[in-house]
Amino acid sequence: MRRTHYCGELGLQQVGDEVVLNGWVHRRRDHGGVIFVDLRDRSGWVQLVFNPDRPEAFRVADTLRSEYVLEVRGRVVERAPELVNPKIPTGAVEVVPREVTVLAQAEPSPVPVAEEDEEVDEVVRLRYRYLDLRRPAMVERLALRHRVTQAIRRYLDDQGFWEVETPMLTRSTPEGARDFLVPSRVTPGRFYALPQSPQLFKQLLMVAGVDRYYQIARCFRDEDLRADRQPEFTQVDLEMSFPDPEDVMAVTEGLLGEALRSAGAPVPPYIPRLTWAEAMERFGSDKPDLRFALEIRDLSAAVADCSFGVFRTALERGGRVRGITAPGLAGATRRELEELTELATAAGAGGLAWLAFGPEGVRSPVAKFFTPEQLERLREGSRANSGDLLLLVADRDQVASPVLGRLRGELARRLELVPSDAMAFVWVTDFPLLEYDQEERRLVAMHHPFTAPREEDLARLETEPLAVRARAYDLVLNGVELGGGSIRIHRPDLQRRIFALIGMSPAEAADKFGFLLEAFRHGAPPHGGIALGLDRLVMLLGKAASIREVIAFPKTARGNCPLTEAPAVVSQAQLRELHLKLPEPGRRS
RNA sequence: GGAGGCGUGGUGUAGCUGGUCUAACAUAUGUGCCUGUCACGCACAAGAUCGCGGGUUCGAAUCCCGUCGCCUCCGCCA
Repeated sequence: MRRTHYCGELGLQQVGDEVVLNGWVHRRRDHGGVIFVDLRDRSGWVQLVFNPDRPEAFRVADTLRSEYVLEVRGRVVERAPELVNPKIPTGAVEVVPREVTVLAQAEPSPVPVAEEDEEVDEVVRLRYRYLDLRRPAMVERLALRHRVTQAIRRYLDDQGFWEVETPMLTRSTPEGARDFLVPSRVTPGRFYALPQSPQLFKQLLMVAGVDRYYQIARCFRDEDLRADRQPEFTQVDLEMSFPDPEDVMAVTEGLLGEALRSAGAPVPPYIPRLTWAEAMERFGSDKPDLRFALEIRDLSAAVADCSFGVFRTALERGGRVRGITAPGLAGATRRELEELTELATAAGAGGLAWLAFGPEGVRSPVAKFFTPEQLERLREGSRANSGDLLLLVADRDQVASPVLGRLRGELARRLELVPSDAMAFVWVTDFPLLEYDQEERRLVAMHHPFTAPREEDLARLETEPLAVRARAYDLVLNGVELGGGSIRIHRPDLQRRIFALIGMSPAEAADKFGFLLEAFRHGAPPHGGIALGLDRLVMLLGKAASIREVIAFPKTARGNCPLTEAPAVVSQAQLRELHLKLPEPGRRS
C-alpha cells in the first residue's frame, strides 16, 4: 500500500475515491457503536468513521490510542449536511476505512498534541520537541520558515546569486562576540572557532570573482541569550561586487518582498530611511520602532533661561534638554512616575523631570523653577495638551538619547500605542564608523572593522574619527534589528588605517587578518553586502513570542538542550586526545 | 555578572495571611456504558510526600536561608 493523499488534502473532490492515508491518531471518540478517529499528518487531519458492520477495522479501532501511527485504506464519503464540521478544512467529508494497520504504538504523550491552547512548560516542550513539533501551531511555524527560506533562495537565484558554503571550522578573530572554540586533535594547543558570520569568507569570494554570493548560513556567538537571541542562529548572508549601498538595499527589498509574499504578509510599497543621527535624535534608538510616533523633542531653547540648576548645568556642559510627551498620562500615579524615573536612571540618566499638564495648570516637582511664560513655552514646544505628561531628560546626547528611547518604548507599551499587526520597516543609514569603548579605552568599529567610511569623511579619519560616517545600513522591523550590512573596504592601505585607529598594530593585523589583507593585494573588487537574521524575520512574520518558536531544536536561556542534554560531560579519553585538561572538580570558579 | 518572576499528579492550574491539605479542579491515562461525534458524553478507578537541601515552629506546599532549573530584562551580543 502506498499513501495516496495527505489527510488535510481530502475534500469533496475525492468523494467516492479509495485512498490510502498515513498519519497519527489525533483524537479518538468512542461512542460504543461507532468510533471516530481524527487522523493527522503535517497537512491537517481528517475524520475516520468505524462502524461495526466492518468488524475487522472496527476491532482495530477499538485498540487505537492517541499518537498511534496508522496506515489506512478506505473510501472518502460525503457527510450528510447536518454532520458537516465547518471548523476544519476536511469537515465536509470523512473516510470509511476498509483496512487499518497500526504501524506504531505510542505511550501517553507528555506534550498534549491535540490540545491547541494548552500552555505547556517550555522545558517539557523542548525535552520532547518531536512531540511538540507535531502540534499544528508548530507545524505551521516550520512550514512558514520553509516557505520564507525557499522564497529567498528562489529570489536570489533569479538575481544571479550563487549559493556557496563556507567553513564552520575556522579561526578565532578579535573584535565582536565571544567565539565558540573547537580544540584541534591533530595540532595540540590550537583551536578552531565556529564562525560568528561568514564575513571574511564572503569577502574572499568577492576577490575570487564570484560576483554575487549568498548563503543561508548558521552563525555562532557565545553570548548570553534573549528572547530573540540564540547561541546558534541563521543569517541570510549575501555579498555583491561593484555595488552602491543602493544596489544592496534594492536586492534586500526585493528579497524581503518575496519573503513577505510567501508568508501572506502585505508588502510595503517602500521602506523609509533614516540616518543614524536622525534616528537617535527623533527616536532615541538606532533601531527605532516606527509602529508609533511619540517622537523626542528638543526643548533646550524653551528652558534656557529657567532657574532649574540641573537643566542649566546640563546646557552649559554641552548637553540638551529633550523630552517626550505622553498623551493622556497627566494623571500618572506617584508609583508610575517612580517606575519611569527608575527606568530612566537605570538607562543612565541622572534623573527624570516631569510635568503634568492639567486644566488647573501644571503639576510638577520642578514647576517652581519656571515662570508661567516658560511653562507655556515648554507646553507649546512639546506639543502637550491638557491631560498630557511631559518627561524631560537633560544630558549629553550620548547619554540622553538612549534614555529617551527607552522611555519612548515603555510609554508606548503603557499607552498601548503599538498596533499588533503593523509591520514597520525602516533603513537606518550613515552609522558612525567608530565609537569609543569606555571599558577598553579605545576606538572600536561600530559595525565591523571591514566597513568602508564614506569618501567625503575620509580626510577626517585621523583627526575626527568619531565624526566619520560609515557606508553602512541596518534594516529594522518593529524595533528589532533584522540585519545590517555595508560597503566593505577593499583597499589594503585603507584597511590598515582602520586597524591602526582601533588600536590594532600592523603585526597583530597581519597575524589575525593577514590572509584578507593579502587577498586585497591581488585585485579585490569593490564589494558590499548584508546579512539578515532569518530566525528573527520568521519570528516576526509568524507573530511568535520568541525566536525559539521558529527554531526546530533551540537552546534554553543557559544554552542547554533539554532533549539531548548538551552540553555534556565527555570522557577523559576524549579530553586526552584533544590535549585538554580540566581543573579539579570542586575548584570550578 | 546583576534584577525580577515562576517551580504542586503525565499536562495545565488552585491552595501559598501555617493547622480537618489525609492536597482540590480540569485534562490526559485505565476500566465499564453509549451508533453521529468532532474539545463527544456518563460512571468508576489509579495517579503528586508540593524542584532539591537546610532552618523557624508543637505543626510547613504555605514563613526564612541556600541551591538547582526555567522565563523576562539590564550588562554582553563588531
